[in-house]
Amino acid sequence: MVGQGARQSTTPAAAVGAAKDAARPGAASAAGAWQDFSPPALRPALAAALACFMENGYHGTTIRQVATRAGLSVPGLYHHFPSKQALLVALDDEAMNELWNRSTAALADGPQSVLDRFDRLIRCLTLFHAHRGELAFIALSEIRSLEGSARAEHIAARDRQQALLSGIIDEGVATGIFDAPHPRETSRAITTMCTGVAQWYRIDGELTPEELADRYGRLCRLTAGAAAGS
Amino acid sequence: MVGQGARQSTTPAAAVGAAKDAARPGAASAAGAWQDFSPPALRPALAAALACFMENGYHGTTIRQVATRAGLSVPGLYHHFPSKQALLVALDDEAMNELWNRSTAALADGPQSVLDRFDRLIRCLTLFHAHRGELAFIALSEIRSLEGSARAEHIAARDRQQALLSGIIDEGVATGIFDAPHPRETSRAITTMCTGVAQWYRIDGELTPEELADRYGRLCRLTAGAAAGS
DNA sequence: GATAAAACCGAGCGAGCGCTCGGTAAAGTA
DNA sequence: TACTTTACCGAGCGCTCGCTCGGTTTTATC
Repeated sequence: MVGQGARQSTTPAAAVGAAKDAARPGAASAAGAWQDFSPPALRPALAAALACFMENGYHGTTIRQVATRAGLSVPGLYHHFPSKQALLVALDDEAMNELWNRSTAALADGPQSVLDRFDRLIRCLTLFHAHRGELAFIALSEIRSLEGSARAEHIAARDRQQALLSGIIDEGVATGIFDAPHPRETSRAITTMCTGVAQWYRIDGELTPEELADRYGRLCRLTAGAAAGS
Repeated sequence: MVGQGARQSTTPAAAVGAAKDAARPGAASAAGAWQDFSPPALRPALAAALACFMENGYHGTTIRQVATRAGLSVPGLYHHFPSKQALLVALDDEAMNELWNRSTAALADGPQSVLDRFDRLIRCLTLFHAHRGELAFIALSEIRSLEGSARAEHIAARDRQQALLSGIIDEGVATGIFDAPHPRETSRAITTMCTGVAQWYRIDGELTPEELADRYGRLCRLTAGAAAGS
């Protein structure tokens, strides 16, 4: 008995993006928009490539498979993308940019205490990897298939993303909110936990992304050594 | 600044396999042998394949690259392994079997309280993924490159392995040692943390595997909601 | 309807793929 | 020494790969 009907939010973060305080002056995008996930809306050729890469990996996928899946001939596919590598790079950019945009929006959207920002970032990471699992999985697992400067750019984007979390954890340790004698490993462990969601979570499984985010929010607080009563 | 000289063990598990009774040749399995990691000792062709797969993935590696790396011609390589797929399967078996053997040995070797077994299993997982990172990484990331029954066998081995940890967590929740309202997610998160070590840990980095295992032991206890004073 | 751009495709090129054929060289055994 | 087994390789087969050539069809605009 796991998927009980009653949906309850066990962390304060779950209430943060509720629609009540929608009108905030100066915000470019609507409050809480970082946790709205409409269907992916990838261009058809990219969607086909993503599905193929998920099944067989980048090197295990042929350009003919992608074309067939997209309902195109091989030259028809090449009308939209100049190479197989370009498909992978476009998917990778899509993943890294969407995660970054949502993460920075989540951090800006609401109370600014360390714990509030931590909760929102964890929620953002978990929701993203649940809703955009395939995109995130390819971006993570096909790094070594990126050629030339694309690989360095991916790693830079990943480090920038990782710095968001480790910065917050360092802050929390400094202010005594977190008890983490080794912040680097703590940060790495939490990141791994959240990105790992993309490896096993199924959107049609027992948990909704929001339920999962609640549970992971609690787990990550524990892992970070958050003060018990907060 | 980070790799301080003083090596301290922060969990009881760290003391279990102290070096005194390390090498007992001839014994079926000496106490603590599950945490002794001598150099991998893969057959040359397998070692070459592992290095190639790490760099370019299974589908991105050619049989000629493996042969060259092994110091063999292509037919020379095929004298030892009948196909490219057989190389991957052999590496996968090596990884899954070694982890299973070490894990069951760790569980049997020492005090049998839930927390003792939890600590030893976490230590075993962390040490394995630190010392055998490449092997573990390939076994994890090339599942979809396994053909035919090999994939099903890998998944069965993985589930069996995963059950070791989730069984202990269920026990701990039942006896009140762990505070985990959602044991399935807790177990999954901890597994992900430990296997994730293979993705970033470098043996020549700042931390020794033993230091890392100490830190991860503490983190995993926190994540599992282990009672504070234990 | 005329024109131009965008979208698309049948056929196929050169290269590299996994793998094998038919052998030789070295090592073990009597 | 004769024989067998193990370890190995030069050459190359058949095939599929990523990609492109030289077109036709569809759509947008006037």
